[in-house]
Amino acid sequence: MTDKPQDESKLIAERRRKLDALRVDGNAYPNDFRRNATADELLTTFADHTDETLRAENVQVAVVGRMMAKRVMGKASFIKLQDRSGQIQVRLERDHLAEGVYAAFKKWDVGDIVGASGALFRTQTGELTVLADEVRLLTKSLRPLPEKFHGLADQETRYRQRYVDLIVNEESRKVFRTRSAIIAYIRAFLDAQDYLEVETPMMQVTKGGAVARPFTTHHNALDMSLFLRIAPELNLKRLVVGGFERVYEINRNFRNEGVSTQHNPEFTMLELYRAYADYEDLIEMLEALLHGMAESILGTTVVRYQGEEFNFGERFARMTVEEVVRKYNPDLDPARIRDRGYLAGICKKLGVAVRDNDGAGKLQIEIFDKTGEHELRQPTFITQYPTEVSPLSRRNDADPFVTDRFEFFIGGREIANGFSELNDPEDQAERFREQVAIAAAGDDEAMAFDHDYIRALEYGLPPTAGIGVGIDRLVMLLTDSPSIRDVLLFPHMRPEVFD
RNA sequence: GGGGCGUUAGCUCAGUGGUAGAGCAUUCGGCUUUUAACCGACUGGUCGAAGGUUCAAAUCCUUCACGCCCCA
Repeated sequence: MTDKPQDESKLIAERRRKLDALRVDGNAYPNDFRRNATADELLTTFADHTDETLRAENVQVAVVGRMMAKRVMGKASFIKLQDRSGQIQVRLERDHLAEGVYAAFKKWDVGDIVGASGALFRTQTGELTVLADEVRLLTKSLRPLPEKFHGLADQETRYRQRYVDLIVNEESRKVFRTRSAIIAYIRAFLDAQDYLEVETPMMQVTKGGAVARPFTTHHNALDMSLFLRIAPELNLKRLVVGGFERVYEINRNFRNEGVSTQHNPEFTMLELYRAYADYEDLIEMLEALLHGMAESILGTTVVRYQGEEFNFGERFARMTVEEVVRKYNPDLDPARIRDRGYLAGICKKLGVAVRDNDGAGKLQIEIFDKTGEHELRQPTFITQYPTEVSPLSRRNDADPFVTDRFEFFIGGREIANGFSELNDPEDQAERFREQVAIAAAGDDEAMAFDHDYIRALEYGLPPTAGIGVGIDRLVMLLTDSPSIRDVLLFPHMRPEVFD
């Protein structure tokens, strides 16, 4: 954007002239007007007061906000001021204001920030209104707002200029209030169970805790490369070693992958660890959390999302990975469901690439992702993930091919991932060595060997279970948002070109 | 990475080869109970960018940029 007024639209140039006039008259950006109530406080407090009682009570109020409507009828006007709580109407009468104020007001624009004080009354249609005996322009807005009826519809502008979206689109404000309420609900839920909220580094020397490509950055003074974390997992488990038996972190992870309606390069995860618990305890906990959250946030256990209805009022379904694979591949021979060569043949039929070092477990997951994941519409816990694809999970005691792990799906999307933690340092070291081998074979998503983490496990990680919950996807679900960008205040965008 | 759709006034959108339009906003005038206020007049555009076809391009073609959706 340019600073040269001659390049600006006439609308902006017009407002800039008005600002120049304000500067001549005095302080164009005053900060000495104070309100004594928000719009919603007034609407709530005086909801039952008639015009007669209001006039008898002579309730003096001072309100502020952005002028979202301006209706001038000769010597009197109505305006709507929008503050953080909502909108309140103000009536201005020329003869009820100081000399010249009304004439000045007529030059103000929709979008300007205004303060007004006076007594409350009710209009003929019953709307609570402030009859102004003082009104002041607090901040001049130089840019016109989008058209009042349709609002701002252009997706690109809504994401790039979120401030405009928030000014004019109440639905957008609501999404972000709901987001905040969801996170507050989670904190209250966990705090009540004596979990400790912690913060662990975003910048890490060793990448680990998940299978994903990292962003790299560089520390100049130390002249070293650092990874932006793909997960906080290993640090949180170090804290459990340290004796914080219940910890959680709600924070950003960074993954250097594609951008889509469900992926943003940085996204928010709840990650939680609980000692002396197993993955089934966390399934129960997540279920209770989500049931209560839907009731608290939505006021119902029926979650409507993009034309589907998800039932949050009953026990969620459970299936194993192999059950899903069999259900959605009815021709698959169950006796050979762990036969690497057999599964490779099925993958080829499905058009899934098979790598030489992919084992049966990895191929099961490929088939699961391709044929089953999208079908998991109603909330479902999927358990018993192959050990091969679960390098941090505890092996199942009865069946070491799988781990005590689950993922949770709603609407065909992964919402959460949890497991009983692998706390055997020798098994963990072996899993890290396998990851290193996979990385050496060319998989840039594989984990590195984290020597300090092994050392921490050698001090003793108590039997522990952990879970990660994708907050953005949860918010999408509870706000009926089709794209992750709708629930991120500033979603990642390619740079805008300013010329 | 592939495919589809889109980009026209500040905003929301029309305009499929022949003089760039509407509503809202802006500006001016009127109006002391409006609710997308209303009435009247006016103003506002390198039609995303570059190139090409054509007597003539917002419109057809090519490339690029950005966005949205689907697929990998």
